[in-house]
Amino acid sequence: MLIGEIVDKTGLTKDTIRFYEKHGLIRIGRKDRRENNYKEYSEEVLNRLLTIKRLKGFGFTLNEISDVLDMIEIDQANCNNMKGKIEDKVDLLDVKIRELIEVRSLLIKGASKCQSGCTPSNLDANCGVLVTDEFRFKG
Amino acid sequence: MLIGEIVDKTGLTKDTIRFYEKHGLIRIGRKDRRENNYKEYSEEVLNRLLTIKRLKGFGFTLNEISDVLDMIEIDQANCNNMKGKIEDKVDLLDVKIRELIEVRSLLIKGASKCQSGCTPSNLDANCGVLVTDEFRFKG
DNA sequence: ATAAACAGTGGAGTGTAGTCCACTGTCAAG
DNA sequence: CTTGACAGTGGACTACACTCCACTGTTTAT
Repeated sequence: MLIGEIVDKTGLTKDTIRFYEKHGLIRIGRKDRRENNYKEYSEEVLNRLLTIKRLKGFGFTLNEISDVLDMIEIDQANCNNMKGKIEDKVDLLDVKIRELIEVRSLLIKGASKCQSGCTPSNLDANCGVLVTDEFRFKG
Repeated sequence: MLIGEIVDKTGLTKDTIRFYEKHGLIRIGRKDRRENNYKEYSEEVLNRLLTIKRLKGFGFTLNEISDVLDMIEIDQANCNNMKGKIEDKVDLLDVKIRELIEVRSLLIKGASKCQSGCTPSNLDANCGVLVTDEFRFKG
């Protein structure tokens, strides 16, 4: 396949695909070329790209994805290993979600104190978000 | 106050404070200097920095914070305006939180399919996260 | 007198993930 | 034969928010 077909099949842009190649997430050997120097993308590379896209959707960074791809390559991407990685990611998500919910409730609390018509001079009393420590998140 | 005192009172680093100055979030006039050329930080600048820190904790970007600080400066940071900004931020948080929860449940679903002992050759059947579209997030 | 701690400056580098540009080469259609 | 679509390359640029470095000047303590 040429890159255009890969673009169609993955939904990634050609620049992104080349960016991934530049950073080693996919490799096209110097012999995987047509006579005209066009790169020949294999089914395997296509699958790697689809995997990259999928894991990105789960919030994995490219570095983490790179690890997973390496694991696949050395045949270590078995379910135990993958399960561990996934569970770690879930734990991180849990923390993140909890934090966001906390921030959200602090913001709501602050906004609910905002009375119509308050002015900068009495923000303290009426709209504490800007000025009091009551709404401080993570000291 | 000198910058060291500001560092102590805000918990920000001196580099961060100077970064904020470079980007116009705080301003120290050319006359706000001691004879030795050291900058004299006013109470007002300290408060701006505390406000910056507080809003950053709420997930506001420096650009958004800059807007708020401008509003304060022209006396427009009244409760109606602030309430709007806060509610916008809450809406964004809601979207973000929903997305993370969706990703989380997809990951859990994928991990629960991972059976102990599965190998790369049968990941498809047993640990779909890497290889099937069932767990795809945002097309 | 000298060293440490603190203040200042400008500019470069970091990480993340692309995105864009200029320029060149190749292929297919009219 | 030329035009357009497609392919390739290297390098610059973006956004965000710092963080670090080298170098210089000042103050304080011993």
